[in-house]
Amino acid sequence: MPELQRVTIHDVARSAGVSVATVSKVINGRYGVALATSERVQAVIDQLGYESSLVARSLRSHRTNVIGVLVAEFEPFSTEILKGASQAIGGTGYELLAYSGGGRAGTPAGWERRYLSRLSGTLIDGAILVTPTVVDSGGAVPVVAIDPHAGPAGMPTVDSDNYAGAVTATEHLLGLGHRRIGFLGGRPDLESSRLREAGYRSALAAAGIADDDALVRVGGYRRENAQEPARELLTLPERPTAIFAANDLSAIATMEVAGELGLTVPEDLSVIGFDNVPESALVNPPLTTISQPIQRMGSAALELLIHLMDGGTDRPTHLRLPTELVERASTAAPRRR
Amino acid sequence: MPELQRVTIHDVARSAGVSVATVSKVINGRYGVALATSERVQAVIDQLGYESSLVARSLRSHRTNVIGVLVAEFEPFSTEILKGASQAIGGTGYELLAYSGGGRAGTPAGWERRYLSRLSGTLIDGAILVTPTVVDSGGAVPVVAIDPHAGPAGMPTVDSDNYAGAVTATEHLLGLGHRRIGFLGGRPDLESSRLREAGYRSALAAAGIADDDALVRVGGYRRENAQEPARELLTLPERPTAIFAANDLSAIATMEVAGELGLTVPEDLSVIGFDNVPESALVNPPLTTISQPIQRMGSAALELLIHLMDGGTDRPTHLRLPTELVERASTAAPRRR
DNA sequence: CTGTTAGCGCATTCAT
DNA sequence: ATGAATGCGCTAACAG
Repeated sequence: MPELQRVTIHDVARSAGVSVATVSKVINGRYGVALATSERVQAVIDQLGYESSLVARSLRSHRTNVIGVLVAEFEPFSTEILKGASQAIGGTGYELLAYSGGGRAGTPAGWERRYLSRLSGTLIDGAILVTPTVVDSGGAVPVVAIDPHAGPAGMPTVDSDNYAGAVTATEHLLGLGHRRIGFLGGRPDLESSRLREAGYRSALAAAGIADDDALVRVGGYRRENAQEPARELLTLPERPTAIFAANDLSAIATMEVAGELGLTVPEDLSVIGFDNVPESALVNPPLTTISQPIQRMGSAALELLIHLMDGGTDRPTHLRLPTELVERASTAAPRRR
Repeated sequence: MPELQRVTIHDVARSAGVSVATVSKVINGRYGVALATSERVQAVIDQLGYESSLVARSLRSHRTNVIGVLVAEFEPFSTEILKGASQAIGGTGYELLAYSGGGRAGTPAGWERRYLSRLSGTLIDGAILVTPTVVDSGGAVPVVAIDPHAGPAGMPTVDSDNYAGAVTATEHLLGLGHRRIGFLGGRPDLESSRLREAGYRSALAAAGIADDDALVRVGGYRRENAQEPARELLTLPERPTAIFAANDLSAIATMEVAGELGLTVPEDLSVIGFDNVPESALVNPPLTTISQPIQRMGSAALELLIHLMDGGTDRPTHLRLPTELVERASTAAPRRR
């Protein structure tokens, strides 16, 4: 079928009877064009519905006023970031471009480096990397990382206070009267996971409760991986009365396992999660959790990035946003025995 | 500061002691390169961390394996679409690029046409337009529209059954015993908004309730725009006992205004929304709403688009997905007076 | 097998 | 005030 061709600057030039250069000047509002000519060209542009190609323009001028948000996948966390960035971009004169490969397959690791190489220097003037595993920016354009897996190392970073959040979660359980509190950790190779465990241990220590490694398991942040360790914790001879899961998905898995074992939440077992993803409000009972201000992390990252792109150097390049306890219905005082 | 320059194909060529064309051949796996040369070039590529520029490549070859999702803004609806598209793109060999301008300013209308012009023909091989107001694709690349504001006219479309959903919502309120039911509409120029209002009116008529324009306001689908008209409805001499808001964001705005006015939901006022975005489950009380299968609309659009890009012509180009009532806690029987 | 040549659509000197 | 020439990074002919 005869696909209509895109109208290019050449078509406009020919149609207006001027040169390509003149059209370019009109578009970019440069000096050196007679008013009459300018108006005629503008009329043709409107009539043809011409719009300059981002690609060609950027290849030439190396500036696009476009900011890239690079993600591994569009899932709840990254789309919340997008919402936050989208709110913050109003009035800045920039536009947003979010890029993601096709799911996880074929993206071994280091997707962020690939995407950055493919887009930077030409298509985008700066980038926000969402939960990157690699921290080497490559240096082509300014980059801000959100919640990098290895912690803030070198590049400007926005994350939330994992340590304080974990302390809060543990203190919440302590405040309810729990003394035997289990911890279902994330992946030991991730900074966020390490910090959450550290917060848990330190809150226990502050309450004068001895460390007990029997109550600590690795859940890996994923539902399937968390179920077995959750079962181990809940079948311990001296079962914990509460469990702090390192993220909401493992907390949900824990509640599922509890159900299978005939335990009622929160009467027999209190469960608290971390992240406050939308799903956490939908489970039964609704999950008490620690909320990360994900949208605000997105807008903060965007503002920091623009500051950096403008050559600013006078701001802290590491923003740590506070976490917050969200009390729902999965925690309660332990049953007296 | 000395920003490191992007590594270009020239750097690779020079470093490997071959011509630019040879490097290009190696990258694209074309015939006509000696194994030894190929390996040497590949080694240099790895060492330098070179990745070809999407922009330059697309300008030249007019094919990128990238699908564009063009949205006015990253808000709950469009990001759900993104999630759906993201799921469906796995294994297709395409990558996803979502594009949005900077908020509403300077984007009078027709943003979709502008974005399409800027990106198509070069950067993206096909596009999904999310709630576009203009239905003229321009013809440069295959396009699928999701929930177009003017209804399915000409271009391939995916939407949901707005009319039936609105009838369901209104009947739900009627079934609870409400008789004075307000409607907080979207933008009158949008087809979805008109259909939702039509469904509302027709359900009222079927119940033998006379039309009352005093109970109908325009909320514009956005939180800020909806607050004032919501306030008007709730301060009416004879206040409605229930409000059907044309989308979840306006429903949430309505609940906020109700709170300011000292009204309790659902005791003093029932509120029902439309869309079932994740946020609707997180507000207090959780919002009763009409669910559109938004993620499925995203994946359906992606599949239809790829079919079209492959030259397929044997599928219906208009998909209408069903809506469904999701009962949560923002609706109840009216209080007796 | 490999290098040379010629654009893709556009913005920018530099002439005229 | 306008146009011709040049190059951005890359791929596709073709020539050697």
